[in-house]
Amino acid sequence: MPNIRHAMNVKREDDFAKWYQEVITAADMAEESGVRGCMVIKPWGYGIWERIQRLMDDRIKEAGVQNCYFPLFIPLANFEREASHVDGFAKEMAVVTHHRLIADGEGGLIPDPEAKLEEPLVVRPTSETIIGDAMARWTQSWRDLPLMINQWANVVRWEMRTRMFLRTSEFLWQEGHTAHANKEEALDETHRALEMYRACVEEDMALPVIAGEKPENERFPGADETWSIEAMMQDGKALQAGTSHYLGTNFAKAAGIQYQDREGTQQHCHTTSWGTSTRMIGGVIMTHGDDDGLRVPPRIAPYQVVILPMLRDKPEDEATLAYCEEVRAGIAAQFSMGEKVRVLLDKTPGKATAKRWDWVRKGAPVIIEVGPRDMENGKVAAIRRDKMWNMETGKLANSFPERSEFIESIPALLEDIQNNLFAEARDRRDANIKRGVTEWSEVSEFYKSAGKYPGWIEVEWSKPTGDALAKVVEQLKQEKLTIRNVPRGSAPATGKCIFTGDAAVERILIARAY
RNA sequence: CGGGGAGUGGCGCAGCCAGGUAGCGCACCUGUUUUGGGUACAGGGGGUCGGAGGUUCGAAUCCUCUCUCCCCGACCA
Repeated sequence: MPNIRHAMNVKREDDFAKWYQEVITAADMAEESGVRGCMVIKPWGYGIWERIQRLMDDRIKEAGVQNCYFPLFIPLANFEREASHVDGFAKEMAVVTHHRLIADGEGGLIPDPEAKLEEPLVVRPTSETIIGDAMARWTQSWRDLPLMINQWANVVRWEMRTRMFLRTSEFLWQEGHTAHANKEEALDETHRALEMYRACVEEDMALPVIAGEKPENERFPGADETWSIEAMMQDGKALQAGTSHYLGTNFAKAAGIQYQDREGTQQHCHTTSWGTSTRMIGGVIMTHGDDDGLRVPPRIAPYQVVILPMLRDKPEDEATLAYCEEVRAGIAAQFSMGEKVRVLLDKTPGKATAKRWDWVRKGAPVIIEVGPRDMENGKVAAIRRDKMWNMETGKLANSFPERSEFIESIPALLEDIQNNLFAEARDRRDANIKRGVTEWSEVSEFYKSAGKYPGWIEVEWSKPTGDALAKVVEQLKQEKLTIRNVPRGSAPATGKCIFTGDAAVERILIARAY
């Protein structure tokens, strides 16, 4: 192995948590805000979010779901209506109790005791209850169903321990809420949303995921069924990248979401909700990042190609810039993966060599450098970020293609990078799921000996409930493990439950998780 | 929220124990140099040392309170 001088100081294998934070700083994605658990998302990080938003939003609308916007504040009483929902969220809510500040007489400000709210308002941790109110107003007849709405919003959950993008007090997300005439239709929608997430996360973000149902103990508060997509990070931990819930008639009963069926009888709706958040960006970092920083999959890269002119403060700069502009225009006219190619000619003052490393850390998929000699030869110097090192020499693996040929190759090149990132992640995940484990001792042994970053294990179980399930959860906890999900479409169970010894009924994935 | 660690110019850190009025590397600015690749040299700008209060002639250094971040745990759709 040649000795490569990487663009970052921390390596994944040395300290994954520190590496993760370093990527966020080095790629200029986000920074601390000074407000507990809240971050400032900077242009490069927000640009990635905007790309995700656009691609996800297109998929949401394709399914006939319409966007709305509901209030940030929810009356406290809304949360008292659905018992398990209360239990799930009560401990982590931000509450607004006053509407005015007054001087405290010592140069500071305090909430005015005179301006105390009759009923406190909760800053939404999720919007089931307030959207449920609207649904109750909007559904009268079976003709109003299904009612399918989505909103892009910020939500607040007062988490004890936060991490940039993965778990912040305030985060950005989309939440879809639907109401249906019966269980079957609501379940169909639950699965349709889950499948939409799988497709978006795998195809757009290049994150391979396993879709499946969450066990009883991991259900969303108030849900009858919770489904998730789970991604494996490079440290072998699992990240829940999206969830879709079948809420039964729980919220419908709490909010009075009813309709008259064809026979004229009042019926409760069956509702669903589903969400994905800025947390997915954390997943992109921990899946595609490397020791040189971030690698952004082309579909969600704000800029897919960055052109760096080699300027020298001399008269020939003008010609170099003109040549770069031609290359830029040529690339901008290309279409890749169904969209116009997003290209930036970075004219920021500074040395091209220094700027190159900035873009490497940000993870622009393709970086081009153009100097006078390239111009003379009608060429460009190109680096593809996903394969930027020559492993023989330890030097940058740049190529010097002819200009017009290169421009025409861009669409295929971006698609290849997209596919390569996905394939790399999928192969790594598949290589790190251990199957065929039938004894609990093997599980503990695996996590003791599998090194610093163990992966997942698939086991069969008897799907215990209640106290028996609690016992299983406790047993897993001893190894810091959790049940991720019951993979959709996996082979039927054939053996015994690894926990109870009873006949197994299904397969589950267990893993350490974020 | 419990245990541990930490907050000093944009980033990474030293100084703190043994108080005396702020320093290093990178980055940044200027100049020279170099010019197919993260050039080198010289000069320079920027910090009321997280915040508040206290002890003291004097506080980045000592004491109290508080905010924020990181790690472990508890918690977590």
